[in-house]
Amino acid sequence: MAAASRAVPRRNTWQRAAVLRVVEAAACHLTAEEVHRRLRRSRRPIGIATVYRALELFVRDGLVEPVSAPGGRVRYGLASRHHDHLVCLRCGAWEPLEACLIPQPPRRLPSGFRVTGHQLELRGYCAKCQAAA
Amino acid sequence: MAAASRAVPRRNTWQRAAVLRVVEAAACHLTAEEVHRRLRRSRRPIGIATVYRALELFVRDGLVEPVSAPGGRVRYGLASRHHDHLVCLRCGAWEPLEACLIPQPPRRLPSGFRVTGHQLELRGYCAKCQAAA
DNA sequence: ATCATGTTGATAATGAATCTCACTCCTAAC
DNA sequence: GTTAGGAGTGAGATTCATTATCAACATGAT
Repeated sequence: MAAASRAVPRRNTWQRAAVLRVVEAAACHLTAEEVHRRLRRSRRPIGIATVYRALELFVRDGLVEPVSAPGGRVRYGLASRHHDHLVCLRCGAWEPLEACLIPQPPRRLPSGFRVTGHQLELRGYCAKCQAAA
Repeated sequence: MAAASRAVPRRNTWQRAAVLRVVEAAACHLTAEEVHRRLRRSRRPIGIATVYRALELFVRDGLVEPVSAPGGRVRYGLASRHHDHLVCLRCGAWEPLEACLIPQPPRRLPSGFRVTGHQLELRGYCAKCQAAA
């Protein structure tokens, strides 16, 4: 739980709540733009800058987890629903992995580093692209 | 490996050789800009676009391995010297991990996906930042 | 209700990565 | 060795995700 030692009081705004609601409702990791687009359909759309700021806030709290997806895009998902991903080097497909391959990551490394999470990307070729090659 | 079935003849240019030489000589993963900067000091500097194109070529060949580093930067390293990384969520430090935590990744998944490589990032807090918090 | 200040959002700015296109110079063929 | 064709190069323009700016606003404590 990344107990954030905040020196600054934090305010509860409906915008932040809305961003979190979208991330929670999503079936997969979303880009900031996708979050923004989903909120745009709602009664009260919010600015894209606010979406970025809210996501960054939740990431610092350990609630939301950023993942670098192909194309240099960052995608955000609920940390409590963590999962890793596959990337096909031929067609670029980016798919979630059901089982996490690192069920027991080391909690602490010899250097003193304390591990709280991870991001794993398996690279290779999907069945379809193997057949095509 | 990754036997590329090229339909297009490939030419050997001194620019591509120079890029590969820089990556081979580097102690860690470099950004395209860092490769470009190192070549700029040499007798014959080359264009940044050519650096990007050469790196992409080597990646497709499986010779070079891209890694998404903090800040949305992509870094490149020799695939034969693969290693994973640590990221401190507080100070942003990005350090190489000595031992690879996935010595035996699955070669093939139930879906038929063939795994040829991976990228792992352990996230947490370095010793220094733990002391500071 | 009032006030101090954390927050928002439209917009400008940033910057990595890609695209364009005229020119260059590898390679294979002769 | 020459030559032709086309892959490759590079300076600069362009794209586009993300961040910074700043005046106006709204939250939470008093």
